[in-house]
Amino acid sequence: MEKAFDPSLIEKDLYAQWEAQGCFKPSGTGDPYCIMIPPPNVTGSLHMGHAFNNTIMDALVRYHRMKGHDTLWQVGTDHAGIATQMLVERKLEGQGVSRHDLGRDAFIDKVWDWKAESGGNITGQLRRLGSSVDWSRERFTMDEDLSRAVQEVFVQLHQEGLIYRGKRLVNWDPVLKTAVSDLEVENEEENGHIWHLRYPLSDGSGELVVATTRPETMLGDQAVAVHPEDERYAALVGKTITLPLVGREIPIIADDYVDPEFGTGCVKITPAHDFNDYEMGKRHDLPMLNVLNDDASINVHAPEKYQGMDRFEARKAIVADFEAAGLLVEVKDHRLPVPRGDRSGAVLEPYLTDQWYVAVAELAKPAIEAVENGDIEFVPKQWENTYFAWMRDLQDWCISRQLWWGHRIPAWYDEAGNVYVGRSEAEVRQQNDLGDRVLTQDNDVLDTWFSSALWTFSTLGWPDETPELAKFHPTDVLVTGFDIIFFWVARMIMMTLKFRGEVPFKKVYVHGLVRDGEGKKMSKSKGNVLDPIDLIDGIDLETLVQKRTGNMMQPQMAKKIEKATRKEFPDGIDAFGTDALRFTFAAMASTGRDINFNLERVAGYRNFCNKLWNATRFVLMNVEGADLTQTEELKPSLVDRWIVSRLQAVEAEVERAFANLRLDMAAQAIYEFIWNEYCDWYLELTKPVLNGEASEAEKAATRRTLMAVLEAALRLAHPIMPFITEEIWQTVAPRLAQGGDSISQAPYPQAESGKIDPEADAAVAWLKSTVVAVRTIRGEMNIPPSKKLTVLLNAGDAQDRELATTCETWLKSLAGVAELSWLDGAEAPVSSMGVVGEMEVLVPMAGLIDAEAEIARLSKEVTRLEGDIQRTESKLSNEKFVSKAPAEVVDKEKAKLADAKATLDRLQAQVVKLNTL
RNA sequence: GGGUCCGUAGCUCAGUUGGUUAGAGCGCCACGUUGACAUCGUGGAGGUCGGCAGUUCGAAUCUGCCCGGACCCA
Repeated sequence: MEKAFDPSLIEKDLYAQWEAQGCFKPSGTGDPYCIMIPPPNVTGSLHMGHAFNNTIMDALVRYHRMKGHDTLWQVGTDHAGIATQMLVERKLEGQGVSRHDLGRDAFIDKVWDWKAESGGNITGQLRRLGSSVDWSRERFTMDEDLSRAVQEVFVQLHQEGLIYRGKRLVNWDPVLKTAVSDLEVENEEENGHIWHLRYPLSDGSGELVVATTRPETMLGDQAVAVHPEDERYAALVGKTITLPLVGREIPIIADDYVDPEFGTGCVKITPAHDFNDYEMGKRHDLPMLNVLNDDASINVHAPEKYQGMDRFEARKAIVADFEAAGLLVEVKDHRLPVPRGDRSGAVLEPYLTDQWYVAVAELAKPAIEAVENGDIEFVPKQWENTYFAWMRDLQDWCISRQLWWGHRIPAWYDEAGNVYVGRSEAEVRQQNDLGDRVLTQDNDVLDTWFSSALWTFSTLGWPDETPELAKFHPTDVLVTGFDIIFFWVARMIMMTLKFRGEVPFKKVYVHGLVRDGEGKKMSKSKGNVLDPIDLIDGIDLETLVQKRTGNMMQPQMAKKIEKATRKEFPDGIDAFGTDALRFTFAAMASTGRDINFNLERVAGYRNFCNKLWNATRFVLMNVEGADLTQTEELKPSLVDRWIVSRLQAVEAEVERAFANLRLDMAAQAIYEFIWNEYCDWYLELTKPVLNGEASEAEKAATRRTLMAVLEAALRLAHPIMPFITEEIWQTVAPRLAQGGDSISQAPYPQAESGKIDPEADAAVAWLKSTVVAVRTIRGEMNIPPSKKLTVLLNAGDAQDRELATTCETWLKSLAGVAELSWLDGAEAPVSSMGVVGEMEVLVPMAGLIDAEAEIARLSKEVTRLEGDIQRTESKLSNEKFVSKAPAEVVDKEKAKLADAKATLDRLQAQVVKLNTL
């Protein structure tokens, strides 16, 4: 084995082996266990969120597979309508071609080409993470099978009246020229203005002043509204004003919606360009006049002067014209929420169009109940509140998109504009008896989330009743970030309950977002993005700077980002390997909070991998040539029994952690066991046995225990760090005659209560305390490790005597002790002292220790003990504590007090003695 | 405006039904290269658990208010 662990030498080969051996396919035996991957964008690339998300899923999947479950991790990718279309359009733009130049079919071909070219990127990166997905079952949301499911769902919902077509206001993205759903709108407060405009009464008797943040919409105004009880305007209701610049005569109406306190109490009403105004327009039967084109330029319904102007250009022109006409009262700075598209970043417009909607009220009801009655459980639980709040206030879901890339809506129109919905044009013709009437299919495609809402069952073969569907659905747990609870999780629950009559998953594990070290969201524009692959393979500074500053939307940020990057990573990023990265994510995956990712932590777990690697080298070196398969004639020592006992404890702890989806606790337990118990203590304790005068039976037992515990620890750690554990296991397991091609197929370690050994636990606890007592003196007195000590034991009971005899070799070896003996009533030489229970551990000072320093050291300890004693005494003298606290707690306090007092006495006596020198 | 979460050592975070000497990693200080590992070992320093009240024999943990920060919805 190499002296240091080098992940780059093993990872790729091992993954290829696993895949070739079919390790990730369901075994066909045991209870089913299934996780559905949240399908990443097919043309996307892996970011830290994916890496976190997949680490959690893979750990769970590998754990359950090793536990003997029939485990399926279903993999696949999403066609990501808008995102993918935008990307391909931008690429074409670079060649000077627009999608309209190509036409629909040719453009879609281009997208498929791009998918073929780049679609392997994300799946390759999933492999780099070690994700044990079943690649033989890989699906894509636009596959024929999945498209069939989409169509089926659409048609059935339409038949039941739960999908309908309607003309109403939608959020319109004028850059992408498509409708988007409410969820795709991001409202952010921005600096703007509010304009007060004068609207003259038609009869010339006066004017009203209205306030608006979007003056250009006045071109579509259909009324001015006031509050019905607003006395200032009561007399005007029913009169009309003449709309400036336009000349249209529009009524003054009264409506409760108007807030008389806000502005002047008069509101201009533009039903076709504002959601509130739209509702009011319907109440008052106002005309809906659309004054915008689909790119948000002014259309032909406005006065000619403004036609063709962009909306913001028109805004300026209109304000100028109001001012020129003396109709502008004032302009004020104003903070206002601005709706932007989450993909394009463009300011959205409420826009009157025909769209397809899902009526969600009826679907939401059972979806709420499923969570209320516990069929679906969110972890952590508080997300259920978020879910309920959203589900109880759902608006119908706009599912049509004016894009080309996606599932085309299965609806056809005849020349009279009648709509027919069906699985195909032929079916539509036949069912509606249309003969050879000319039909054209709806041009729109479905929202991407429509197909991903079906993911848990469409990937398993629905609408066919496949064996996989019967076996693996409902799935066990959905692992996801909270950012897509509404987009995806809620919709999956609704659709699955509707079409399967069962929940899509029993649990939803909601994890946090991966942020940068300072807690800021990672984004290209901030230049703080880390690429998980760079953490695995490493990256030099120049390449990293290039990556972060190249191809920026705002090139002016590049300098700043470059500077920050050079400062943060002066030497680039080390190659930490996949296992270290995964261990970091696992260790930080505590109860759903965001994680601030810091590299020091990854480096720490890289070191942990190296520790495990080197411990293995030590073990293998010590068992070279030995037969480890015979288990008779072995004489396990106390410490052999102890480490086996500890192994049971950690196995139980890890099991508990996995059951509660607490990967951080599992990781922590594994880390502590391997490093702090197995390496720091056990390996050190085997040295005097293997290199000393122990019998062959004792040595053989120790060799076997070294290997057996290592082998079990590898299996224990495998779900979190699959590569290094596999690599080592393939060497270790055969030596123990434990077969199998892969650790991923080996059984998960299971605690056996019979192997818990209280006697060994107590003995080693004593040994450790005694060793530490000597080491503390050595450390604090700056005695170099090379200086072997004489140690005297004093006081103590029969058990201390027995343990001192049993543990002598270990004690001497670990504490660097040359001579160990009992004082047996003799006058103690001047010594530095430690106390273990009733026993004094004395290191004679002659030439080694400065009395002053020792007095200071002991005095500090005395002060601490006195504080402890005082606190405990006051507790115990409190009658209420003694009478009300459980006896167990009281006894514990009493024991603590006695112990502290005894120790204090010894230390004080020692201080007195040293002072008399 | 409604809601959620967070505030524990210099930094990043654990702390499961209230009872621990409040922990870990990194960083810091000292000593150290005895053949697993300097990607290391040993020892040490460092916290009135954001603040104030309250419940309780007992509060980092439960309740209320306040301060500070993040996010979601409107």
